[in-house]
Amino acid sequence: MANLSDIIEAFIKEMFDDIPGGILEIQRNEMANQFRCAPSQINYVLTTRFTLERGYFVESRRGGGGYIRIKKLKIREDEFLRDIIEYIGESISGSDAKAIIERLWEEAVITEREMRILCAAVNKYNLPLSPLDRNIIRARIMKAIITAIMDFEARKGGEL
Amino acid sequence: MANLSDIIEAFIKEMFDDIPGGILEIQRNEMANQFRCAPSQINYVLTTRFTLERGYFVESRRGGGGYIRIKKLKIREDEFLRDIIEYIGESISGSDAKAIIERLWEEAVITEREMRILCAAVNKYNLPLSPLDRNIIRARIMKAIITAIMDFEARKGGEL
DNA sequence: ATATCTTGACTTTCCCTGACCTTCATTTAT
DNA sequence: ATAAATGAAGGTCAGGGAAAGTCAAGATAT
Repeated sequence: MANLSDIIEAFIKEMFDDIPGGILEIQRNEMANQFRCAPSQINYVLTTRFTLERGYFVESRRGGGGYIRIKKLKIREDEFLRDIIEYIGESISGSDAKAIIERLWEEAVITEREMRILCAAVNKYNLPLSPLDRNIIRARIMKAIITAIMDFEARKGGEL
Repeated sequence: MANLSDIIEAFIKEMFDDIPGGILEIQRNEMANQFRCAPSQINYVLTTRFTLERGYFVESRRGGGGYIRIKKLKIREDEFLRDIIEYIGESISGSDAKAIIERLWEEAVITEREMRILCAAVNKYNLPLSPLDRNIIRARIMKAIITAIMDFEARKGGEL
């Protein structure tokens, strides 16, 4: 946890705990000031950490009385999993894969133990292939596992 | 006399003595500097010495504030699982894999849901490789997953 | 002779900033 | 009352820098 972006990310996520509605409003300059960084740093954090894939939606308004609004999205599980499969596509990097797996856990689609299993299964060091092939195989494995989870839940009534 | 790689390996292993959680974070360049070697030497040591078979799990991140994280897996307790890992070896067929996975379920090492996940992950159709390569990758994935399970169970109660 | 080690050049990923741009509300001038 | 000016937000983008990754080729050891 060395870099500023991680710290700001954690800070914002903590703010959500105090906001029951799941909608957060911040001021870019104020925040930049608080962390003694360039205002665009806030944009960087938002675009890299609070993306749609990670379950957030960001809106903003400029001018006097402007704001940045961050919304934590609610999901419908079946749709959610289909979207993830689509997002994965034919090939996926290790870091993208990790983000998805963590999201699955945050959304309580998988258990912590399953998260560890998944991470291990798609880890670079456990897939001794060329980077290109590795990303392809990783995509296959992830999609297969998510499909298996969907199928399992569909057959068996839904408790985790 | 021992070569550099051996020395670095021993050094890293000693670092674990001071880290009770079993998770170590290093900086590649700093370490290379310390040993007056090329940074890629560190990668060499990691890929040859800190492998899954030897009970380590490595993750990393690039860029400012980057790191290399080495996790010492807690795997020594379970003889049954160790035997299975040994049996898997460097390569395993689909049918052997399936048999092992079912056995794990019968022994209550994994849940039914995890059984499905595992089966999906090592299924032939999800590993579009030559039969030879597929068996090798399958072996890696299975060992990685079993190791992850052992580690997870061993850590339960302790902190991450 | 073979396997293992070591290096260096090049690549990729990620972080952070500063200069410049756009939008909006409010105030001021006509 | 309207139009222009002002100031206060937030947005964008390119670029520099800081890591770690890859690979092939040469060096060393067995």
